[in-house]
Amino acid sequence: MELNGEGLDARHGQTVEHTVQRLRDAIFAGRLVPGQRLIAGDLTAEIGISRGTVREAFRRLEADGLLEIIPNRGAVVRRLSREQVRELFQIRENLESLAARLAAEHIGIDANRDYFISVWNTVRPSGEMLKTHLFMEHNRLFHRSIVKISGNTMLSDLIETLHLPVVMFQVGQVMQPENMESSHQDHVRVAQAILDGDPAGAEREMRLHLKRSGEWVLRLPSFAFKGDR
Amino acid sequence: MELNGEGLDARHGQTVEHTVQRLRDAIFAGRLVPGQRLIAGDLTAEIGISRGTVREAFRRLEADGLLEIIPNRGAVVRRLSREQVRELFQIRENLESLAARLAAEHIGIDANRDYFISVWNTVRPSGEMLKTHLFMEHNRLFHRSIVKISGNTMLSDLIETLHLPVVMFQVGQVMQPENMESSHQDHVRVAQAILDGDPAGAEREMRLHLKRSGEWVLRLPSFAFKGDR
DNA sequence: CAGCCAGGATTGTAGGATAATCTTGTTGGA
DNA sequence: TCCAACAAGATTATCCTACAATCCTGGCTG
Repeated sequence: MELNGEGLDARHGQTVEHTVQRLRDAIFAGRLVPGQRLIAGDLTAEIGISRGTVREAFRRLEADGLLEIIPNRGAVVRRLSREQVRELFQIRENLESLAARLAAEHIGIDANRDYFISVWNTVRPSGEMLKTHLFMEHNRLFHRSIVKISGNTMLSDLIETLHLPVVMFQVGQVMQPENMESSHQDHVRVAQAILDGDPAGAEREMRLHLKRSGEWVLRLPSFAFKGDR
Repeated sequence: MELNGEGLDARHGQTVEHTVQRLRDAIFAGRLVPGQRLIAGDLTAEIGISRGTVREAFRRLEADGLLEIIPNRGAVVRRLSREQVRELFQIRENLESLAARLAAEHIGIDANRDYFISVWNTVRPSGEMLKTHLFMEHNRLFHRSIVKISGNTMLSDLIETLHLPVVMFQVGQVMQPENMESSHQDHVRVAQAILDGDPAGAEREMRLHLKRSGEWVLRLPSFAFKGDR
């Protein structure tokens, strides 16, 4: 056979998965930017897989909302319109505040508590100002940890695959220090409520946090969104 | 070329979509039951499409949650465990009550109102007892119409692809007349609140309806679920 | 300069070939 | 009889080639 990039020969039955992961990473890392077109033919040469496999990977990523497949025109990295972002935050507001409530209910379990505290120690606001990139990473870690300990694995999957990463990257490009600061303060309140085992409080604070975030994102200049000029 | 089942030659670029729809219908119609294995080779012969296309369709359906793809073992129609059903209803409770609230907010728009009323006239409880199959169909129509007029297309897509149809079919198999009756009464209250333009009421009634439905489903005998005996 | 058309680029689909893996049935020994 | 090892068949996963359909671009014509 032949070795692909990482030096490990993806075993039989893992090639598509491998390719999906590779493309996903490339998108999150910004090597593939929203709106960019993906040429199937190029990838076959570049990664060393066949076109059929590439097509399957595209379908997977389309379902995850990371790509958009346009008939006879192939795949492009998804870009959200202002309206879609508004809708997205409205959904997040509900799903993640539910997750926060469940997390507060389950924080009594030692494993959950330990896990949450360890994550919180990593991402808690420190005195120093953070680079945008690192903030985004911490933000993702924090939100994900809450969803994890909610104990609802379907909810977890749902939020995970909710194209959140795409839009977050999209807006991360134009994030300002004061937004990070404000977001941090919201996080403190959410974390506190969860650690206190206060479901209603956790739900409320998470909802407020996302409402504020959403409003801020929608105030961004137009260039950040698809469609409007 | 060659004609496929419906007698219309699916145009270039539509074959996968067509196949997805066909399999989806087969699942909802019960011709493919949860747990059943799908053999790629059979489908190529049966529908007259190539294996690559079948595989793409499988991936799509997996992402929609209707199929489960197990490496080297192919695709099986998804079957949910009791725990997964519980999680699912918890999520629905939040998403659909949001949809109901938004629907009540937007019922002032004539097009929405006309559409909702026409759906309601179709599915409204009548004196006669309904067949299970027809009830399930009406139930789906009703819930879908609310999501539609919520105006949040992402929410609409999300709920649509939330494997709801699978579980509903799964539980539909063992539905009793008294459950349909009770569900109908819930629907009346939800519809009334929406038509009154009462967002808070619509949200509350929808949440109650789904809470009741979820509790009822979870009281079903074990055979209805995957895993537990 | 607008409309049209040819050719290249790219996608969509079909179908064959091969290796990996799973399934099942058989056989030989304890 | 029971069980483990092996063999044969079935099925999947992947790669490959081929060709039709469609999109795109750039030049030609009027």
